[in-house]
Amino acid sequence: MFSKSCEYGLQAILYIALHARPDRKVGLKEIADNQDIPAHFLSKILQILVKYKLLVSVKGPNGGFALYRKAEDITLLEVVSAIDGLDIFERCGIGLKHCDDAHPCPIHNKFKFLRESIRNTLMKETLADLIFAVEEGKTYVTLKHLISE
Amino acid sequence: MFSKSCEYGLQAILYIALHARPDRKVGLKEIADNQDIPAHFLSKILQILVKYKLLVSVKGPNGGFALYRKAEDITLLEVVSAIDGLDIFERCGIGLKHCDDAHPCPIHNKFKFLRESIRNTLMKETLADLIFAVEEGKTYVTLKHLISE
DNA sequence: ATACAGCATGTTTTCAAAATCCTGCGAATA
DNA sequence: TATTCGCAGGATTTTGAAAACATGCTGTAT
Repeated sequence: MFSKSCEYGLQAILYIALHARPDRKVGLKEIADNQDIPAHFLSKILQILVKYKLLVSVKGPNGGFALYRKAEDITLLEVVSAIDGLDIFERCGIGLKHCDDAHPCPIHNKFKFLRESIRNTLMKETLADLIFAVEEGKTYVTLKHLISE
Repeated sequence: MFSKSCEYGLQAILYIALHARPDRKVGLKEIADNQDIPAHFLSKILQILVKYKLLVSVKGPNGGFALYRKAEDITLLEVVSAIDGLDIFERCGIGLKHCDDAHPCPIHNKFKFLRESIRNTLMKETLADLIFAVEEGKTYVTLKHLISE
């Protein structure tokens, strides 16, 4: 569905949304360790999210990353489109170069509907919605629950 | 969504369903030329579809490929799962290794629904359904319409 | 039987995503 | 103001899908 970069980016921004506080940025290494993501690779992904103004970064001691906006105001679609672009929502299902509404491929309409469903889901989900369920213990973003078992 | 191999495989089996007759197999090169697919690469993909008994192949003069079963009895899901496997329908949306119903990631349930939607669509669509619309001129699998314009 | 058309199959090469390596730069603290 | 922490960002290596190459094998027709 998404590239590995995008998956890492989603994990990371969720981790940041969960653990950053106004007085506490979240360090790259902390995210990489907890989410089992190659640190240098994650660095580049977070740079993208900073450039797209989804994250802020602070250098120096006690530096790190935090959300640029409130968690309520960041949707998954913004994160995905920043990293993977909008191509996944436009690409023909069987890879035809000239497939569009005027010259649809055999699965064009069905896939258009499915892609729109995905897009709508990503657009509706904010980081705030998601971390709320994590804080309630209903969902998980880290592997910590595996250690305690 | 799908790998390039899978996209090529879908294009090819649709082409075969459209052009093969009981007395006429469809040659590899014909498919490759009309769909603009690298011939040697397509060869390997069609081998997979033969192995999975979705196609039959005949060697020698006037040889080529034809559907193993009637077009009514082949679904897109069979083609996709033969080439790409079922991983796309099972993989966690944010790439967590240990995401399941018991320990769901924040988007697990939403994505499960979306993946099931895709799976159901692919399961419901048979080759016969799709080539019918092509023969009616409502949809397209080749690039021929581009030449005549 | 022999030639040849056309699929089968193993190997190599290309290319982009993923991962790693290394150096630079800015902010905080002593 | 010197040091160090931690992000920025360029360059390189690795990996696997995609593509290209080369050869073998089988069935048909002459």
